[in-house]
Amino acid sequence: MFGYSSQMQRQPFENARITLADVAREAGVSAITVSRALRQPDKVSPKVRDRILRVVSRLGYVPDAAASALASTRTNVVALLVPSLTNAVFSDLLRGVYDAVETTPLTVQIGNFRYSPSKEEALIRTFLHQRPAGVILSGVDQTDAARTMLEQARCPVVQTMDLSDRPIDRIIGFSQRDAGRCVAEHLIAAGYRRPGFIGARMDPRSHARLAGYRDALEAAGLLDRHRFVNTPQPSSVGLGGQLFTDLLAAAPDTDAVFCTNDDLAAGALFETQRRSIRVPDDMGICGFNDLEMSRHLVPPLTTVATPRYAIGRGAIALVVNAGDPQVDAAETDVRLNASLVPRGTTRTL
Amino acid sequence: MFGYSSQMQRQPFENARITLADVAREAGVSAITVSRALRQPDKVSPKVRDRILRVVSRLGYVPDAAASALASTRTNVVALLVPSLTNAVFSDLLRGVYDAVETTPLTVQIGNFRYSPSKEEALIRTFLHQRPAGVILSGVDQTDAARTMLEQARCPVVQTMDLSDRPIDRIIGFSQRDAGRCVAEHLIAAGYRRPGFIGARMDPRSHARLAGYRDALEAAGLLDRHRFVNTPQPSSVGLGGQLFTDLLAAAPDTDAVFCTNDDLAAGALFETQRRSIRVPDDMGICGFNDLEMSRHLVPPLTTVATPRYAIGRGAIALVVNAGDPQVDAAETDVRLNASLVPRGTTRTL
DNA sequence: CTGTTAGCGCGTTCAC
DNA sequence: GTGAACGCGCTAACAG
Repeated sequence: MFGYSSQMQRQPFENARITLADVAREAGVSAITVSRALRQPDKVSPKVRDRILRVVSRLGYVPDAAASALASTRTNVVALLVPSLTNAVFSDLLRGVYDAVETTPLTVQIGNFRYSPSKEEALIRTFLHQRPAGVILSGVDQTDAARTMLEQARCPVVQTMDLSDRPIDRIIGFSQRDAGRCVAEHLIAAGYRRPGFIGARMDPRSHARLAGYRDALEAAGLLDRHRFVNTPQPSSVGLGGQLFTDLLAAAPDTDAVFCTNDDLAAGALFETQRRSIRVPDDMGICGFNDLEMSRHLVPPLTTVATPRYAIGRGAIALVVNAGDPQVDAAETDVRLNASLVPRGTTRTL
Repeated sequence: MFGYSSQMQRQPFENARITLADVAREAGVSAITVSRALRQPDKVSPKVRDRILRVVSRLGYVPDAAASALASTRTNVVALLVPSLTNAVFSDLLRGVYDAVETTPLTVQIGNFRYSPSKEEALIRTFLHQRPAGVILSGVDQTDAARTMLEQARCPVVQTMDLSDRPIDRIIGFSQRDAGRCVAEHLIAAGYRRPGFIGARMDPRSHARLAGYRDALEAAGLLDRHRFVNTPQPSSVGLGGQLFTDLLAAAPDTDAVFCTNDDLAAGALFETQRRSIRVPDDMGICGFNDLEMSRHLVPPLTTVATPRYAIGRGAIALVVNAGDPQVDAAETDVRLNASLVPRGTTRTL
């Protein structure tokens, strides 16, 4: 089922693949010198290097990744593990990763573990067997078995999107907990006194945000467990409307809601329009992530801007500079900030 | 910069990598028999096969992709070329591709060509050199040089998202042109007489939709070149509001607008809210793609539902069954449908 | 700075 | 149905 019969194959792409040996012969050097000229140019004399590079481009030589991987026991593949491909958060992370990778010889392979820690573990095992150049993880909550494998990996491992007291190796993110706390403080400062929460398919980071949010409410004496609604269903705009409806059914006097992401918040906002609930006067809404759409909603959505794209870029930087002795001493624990952006769905202070 | 000094490496992941030879020894057969038991199970006697599989799982043997690729001159990598990672259209395609790939030994590598045909060509060249198991393209408008390379590729090549008279190899998509025509007909039937258009960073598929839309307007005698606005900037919700504003500035009596995607349409809709323009009575709005959010807008957005996810899945199916002689005769030119979904932003017929 | 030797782990080819 | 020999294209380790 997965092999190709020779009949189906069309013309060969090249009559004869051009190899290192071909380049070496043309340039009058040995194969290894060509290899070096390409990978460690400064270890080859400028004169020879130039000659080689000229031949390389004349012949259109392209190194064979498989052969290189086999010989060096190292690939140029970075494994990127994400819990979802739907979530806009991860498409921004992805974009950062791909943009950063363009200036490197690295290649990315995505694994989607669908919010399942055991599936994440399985993917890690598979990827690690291919001797990746690096592994980039979403979050800091891998299984113990996964941690053990990653700690023994012969490559940089980068956790992202949150902070951790005991990172596996390198890490870049922001405090999800502080972000949640920040939202509560904003709502309280804006005068809301009966704030609630809606969440969908909560991952560990959503839980961290929720914990921070609850903490701050509790400290202010405003915690009411009836105002917290969530569901295992995947997040969506439609679901936001539904959960908001559920919240109002459970606690009708709720006067503000923190939505664990902007999709839910948009759905909640649309629901207030349908019900003619006045935002921000009678209901405050705060989202999370600051998606592009959010600032254009009517009214524009108060939310928390998160550095997803920067995290993607930074994660690749952490993979790349892991090999650089000069940068190695540098920061491998990068702390970024998420910042609350007050807009029209919450009262101005 | 991209090598790793041995100092930085932590403990080895395995003390000794388990190879085919290890399994073979334990099972009392030769390496090639193990190889066959894994790849062509029916060519090995059930008894031996069972024994081998047991040893494989006991030892935790995982085949080395690089060695396999080198020996067979074939990888299990499918190259997926997309013009954007931001656009929700491609994240759905992606999701379909990744979901379908899970039941196969294939692996996906994404190339983002950022709407640049020459960059697409370069990526194709690079990928083809790695002997992929297949190539999946977005659209049908590759450069001539790219076509030539692809025609000579030793692997299935799948074009997607549109139809073509002369596909390179296999193709799965829907008629962008018909979809555009359909929108015009809907607006006309709904009684709009001064319909316009807004578009952003138009790719060949947007142009095809636009062409169909124009054709139908022209046939109805409703074509007015002043009502067509577009920009090379990347599409976004914010831009939708801006382009809609531009359109009204250029042709204030416009009474309906086809937006080349739902992001623009949402932005246009939000702008009508800010301006208190009555939708759908005084202004009809039609989007394209039917994103999840669209049906939840207020009012819900009339749009065209496109089978992006199905295309992703189908593209992988076309790669996979390229090797299957039984299915080979089957359809390699899959035509799906896009269908207009009338909702609250256009008048009911 | 450059070359020689050896082998990475597997699949192809052909023999049995 | 099973195996032996060979080589895929490249790089590590050493020698010079």
